[in-house]
Amino acid sequence: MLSNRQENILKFIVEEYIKSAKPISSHQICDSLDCSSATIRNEMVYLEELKLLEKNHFASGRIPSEKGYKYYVENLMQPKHMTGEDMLKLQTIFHNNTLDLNDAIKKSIEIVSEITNYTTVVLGSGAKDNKLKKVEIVPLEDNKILTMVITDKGFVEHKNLYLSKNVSTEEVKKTVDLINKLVVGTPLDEISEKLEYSVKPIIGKYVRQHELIYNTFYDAFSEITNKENDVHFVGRSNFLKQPEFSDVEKIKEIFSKFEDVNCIREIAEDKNGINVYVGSDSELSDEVSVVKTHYNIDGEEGTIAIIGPKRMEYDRVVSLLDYIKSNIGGDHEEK
Amino acid sequence: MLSNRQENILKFIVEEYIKSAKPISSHQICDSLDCSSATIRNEMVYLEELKLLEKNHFASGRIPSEKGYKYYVENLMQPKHMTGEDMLKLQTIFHNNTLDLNDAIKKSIEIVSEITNYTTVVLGSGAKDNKLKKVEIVPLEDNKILTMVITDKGFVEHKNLYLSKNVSTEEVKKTVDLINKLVVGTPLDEISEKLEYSVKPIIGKYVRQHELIYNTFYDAFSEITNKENDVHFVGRSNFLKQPEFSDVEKIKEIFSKFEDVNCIREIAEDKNGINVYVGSDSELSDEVSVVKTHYNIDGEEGTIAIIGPKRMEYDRVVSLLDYIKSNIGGDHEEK
DNA sequence: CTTAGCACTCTCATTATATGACTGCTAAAT
DNA sequence: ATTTAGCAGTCATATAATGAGAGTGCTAAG
Repeated sequence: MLSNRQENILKFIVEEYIKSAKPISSHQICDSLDCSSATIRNEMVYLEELKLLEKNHFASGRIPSEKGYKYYVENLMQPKHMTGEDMLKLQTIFHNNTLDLNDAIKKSIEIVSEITNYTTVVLGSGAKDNKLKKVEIVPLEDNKILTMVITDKGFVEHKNLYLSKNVSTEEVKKTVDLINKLVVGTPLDEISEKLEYSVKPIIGKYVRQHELIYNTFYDAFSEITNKENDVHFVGRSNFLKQPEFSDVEKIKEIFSKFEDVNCIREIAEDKNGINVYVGSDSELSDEVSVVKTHYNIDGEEGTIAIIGPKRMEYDRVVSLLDYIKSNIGGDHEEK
Repeated sequence: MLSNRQENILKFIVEEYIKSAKPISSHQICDSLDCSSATIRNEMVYLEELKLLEKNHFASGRIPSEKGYKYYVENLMQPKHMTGEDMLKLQTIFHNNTLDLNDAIKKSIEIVSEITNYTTVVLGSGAKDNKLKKVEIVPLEDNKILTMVITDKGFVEHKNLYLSKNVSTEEVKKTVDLINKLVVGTPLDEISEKLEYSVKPIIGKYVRQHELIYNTFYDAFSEITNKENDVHFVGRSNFLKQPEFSDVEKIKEIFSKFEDVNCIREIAEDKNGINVYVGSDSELSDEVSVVKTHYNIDGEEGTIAIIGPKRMEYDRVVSLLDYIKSNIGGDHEEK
């Protein structure tokens, strides 16, 4: 259990270190706590024993440990009300309420990334558990045909199909009719199986160039099932602005994680409220923190995450996420 | 005009520097050119006067200047035939010829990025000069409606629309019918105008919640017109692997260019053959080179570009691009 | 025209040194 | 029982000095 003064010291160190990125010395603290530096030092020894603080070397100032940040986030941080400036920038989006949900979210995290200099990401839930609504074709010029796969939640995947000159659009239409007749309503992850057993054998007999046609739809289905492009990443290079990432090796580590889609997908999480993960808890790298929240609005789900250095303005980020969440939620609940 | 020996020296320096990233000394050259280092040095002085070579400091070895690279690319570089290994990896894509054009291109540059450690990008021509093929809606559950805009070249943009409870799908259908009747066939960049003058006044009178509906389509149109997400970027972080970018400041410069869509769009270029742009010619940064080519296959156009340090394996990259181009082109020409 | 040889220049790694920023500890003060 | 002043000790950082190594430029001889 920490004394009041100890908590104040920890709070001071965390907040000051977040601002300056430099180790905090006992002298910097004593003014605002109204006691001498020696007293602070005595307390700091105790906080260090509890592993809430760390030193870079023997005679450096203190910096918060991972545990220290966590203690701060859980116990010391005060919910900061947003600055007018931050709010103003986000309001330009939410006042334009004709934006579709995805667009509103994307735009708002772009702004967050810009004003905070952190990296942001939106992860749609993907279409995995959607059901097939219908497939459709639109004949274009020459022998080119647009094929579309549409799910019940409104995901769309489309591909262009080039038929041989001697094969008519009718052949594709047969396939489409068959799929619409036999497979509509099936959850996407069961579709490839169903296609294989109930559609392929039939069109194999009656449709010319059935292999090409079948494969096009098959690809479209499997792509919409794994829909990984449903990851909207903004401001990756903001990490370069942080002093703790002035070393190229560290940047490399982070960026290789960012390029690994599987790693990013794991950020998605279905939890209530706004969750803060510091350092190793972030599952990305010991050097970063992730603040994220899950949304579910009329069945469209996803996760919004803000990724920054451990030395992150947690209070500001939490309040920004909170604001966004209440706005995108409210928008549709009213209707 | 360079002598034969001078060209050989330049060629040796460029190729060796590309491999090692270290300045090349006269001693390293004399073995393979069968003369003494002093002779090489005399020639190097001449090449330096012509600004084909540079020194980092008084007594360092030589490195190629921008002009030197250009001379190499234009006059000295021999078309390298691809290694079996490189070819093998790409063949896995082109042998699977059911892939749609865009997918094949995307996959192939992913491989190029992986085997070369450079950054690659595909820029679709976008849908700017497409014409509207049709708009369509698919009613989903509750009051949610999927709206789609389809162009004659097969681009698709879709948005979800949430109607108030007391407004029926019929209202949207009216709007869709009107757009299909009045605006189909119009080039996309003229559409917003046409919507404003011929569609808006009518639906303003007859359609309930016309503002929301109108704006949804309006947004879809303007998004498909600027379609900037038609940029497929791979391997940005490969730059971190290059020794000349071990300085965070340089990385910052490049990455901020990469995040600037306008800057990237400018890479697109409608030229014949495979074009090499070294350093300042690349329009991106003095520190990078761009090798790119334009494709136009059945009206689907775009640019494929490979971005790397000036110290790039030009011969290998050119042959890779050549191989890709002939494969994606050939695929559809046959049909 | 080519080459050997030497003086010269510059980088890079190593070492030494001084400075400044802090802490930890102890003993005195409150 | 705390708190504080003071001082010794530790480490990082900056600066200069040094020497070795790499590579050039130039000159004079082949």
